[in-house]
Amino acid sequence: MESLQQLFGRFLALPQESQNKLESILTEKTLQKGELWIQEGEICDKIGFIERGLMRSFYYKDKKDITISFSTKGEFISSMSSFISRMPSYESAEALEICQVIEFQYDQLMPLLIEDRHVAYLYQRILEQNYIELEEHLIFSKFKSAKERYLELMETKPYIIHKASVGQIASYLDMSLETLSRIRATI
Amino acid sequence: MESLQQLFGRFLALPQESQNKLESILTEKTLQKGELWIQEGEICDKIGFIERGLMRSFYYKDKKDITISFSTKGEFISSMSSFISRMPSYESAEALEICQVIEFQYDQLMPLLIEDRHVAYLYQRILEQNYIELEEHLIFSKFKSAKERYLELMETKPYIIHKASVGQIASYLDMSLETLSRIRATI
DNA sequence: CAAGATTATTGATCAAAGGCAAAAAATCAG
DNA sequence: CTGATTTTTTGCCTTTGATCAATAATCTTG
Repeated sequence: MESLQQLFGRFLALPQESQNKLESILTEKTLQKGELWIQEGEICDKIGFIERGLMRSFYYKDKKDITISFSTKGEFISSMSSFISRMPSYESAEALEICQVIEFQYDQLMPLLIEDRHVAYLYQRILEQNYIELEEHLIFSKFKSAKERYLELMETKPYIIHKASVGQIASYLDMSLETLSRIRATI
Repeated sequence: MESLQQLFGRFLALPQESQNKLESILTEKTLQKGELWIQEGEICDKIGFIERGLMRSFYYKDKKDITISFSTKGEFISSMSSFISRMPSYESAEALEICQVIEFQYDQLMPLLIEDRHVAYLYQRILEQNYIELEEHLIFSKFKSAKERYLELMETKPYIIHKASVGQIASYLDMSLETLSRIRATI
């Protein structure tokens, strides 16, 4: 594992002592392709930091699964609303390929937030980051045509194409898989 | 003004000292109907707490204005992404009726976050709350039909009907104003 | 209160994307 | 390698809601 310093570098610089505290509570986990990391219906008690691999968050609508987001190396992943509210998660998360994830447990992280204001600030930054990404996605999905949404995804996250199915990508882009297939045919 | 204790009661109980600090930096403002409170293009340097009245956040797409959210008594309002990122806001906010708003300025609030962990926690809670609401709206708007979206709004925020125009509500519900008008005719 | 302006409703038509079904291609297992 | 399964593509038809246009209702203001 790289140092936490490197890992979180893009978020903020943590004092050594805070890093040590975080390191004392983290656990590393390897996920196999297809492995479920967050299970719908359970209270999500962890935040993950992806060191390697691509993950997908999704939920079930009728019997189809709908992709909420893709998360990759260098990003945090959780069912934030469940983690925050302590209610059962309506979303699941799975590994789309072999993944390496650093986990922080709610019960261990929360005391640290109270004890160490640098860690609290890190958490604040994660929340802020998540908020902004969610807002961008909302606007993105609301005000672009099907084709524009696909093109933008190609632009920003091209690596997803090879690892997720047409159906998984289509539901993320809020269109049917047939529509996505047709769009791809025109490009 | 009621005490901050009462105001923030639904969020959390603050120690008296933290309340005093917050009270020392807040300012109260009365907004006239139609008055702009956040201006698109400017960096949003404040968070408001609505004591009275109904407000609307929106932005411009082509030349039409699109409602992002309605906020009412007991809720916080800001252009969170601008407040967080210190980038110009793409959204504006206006009063739909006479409003009473408590304002907290960025430059005064941020030092307090560092100085006082209870205030930092309040801010964390506001972020969390905003996040969850945004997520709910995303799912809400993504997976319901036009009619279902309208019915749900009626259910959860019926007071909006009398204070916002059909066009303002329609853009919030992501449909044309004609469609909303037709839906209303069938109920 | 009346004329003008704004906002809401209704009608007619159109386009984007969805649903279903079948064919084609890719992937997997033995 | 080959048959079976899954995934993707394509064709056809339908549906939802958008757009354009005209009329009706409501609000403003002199």
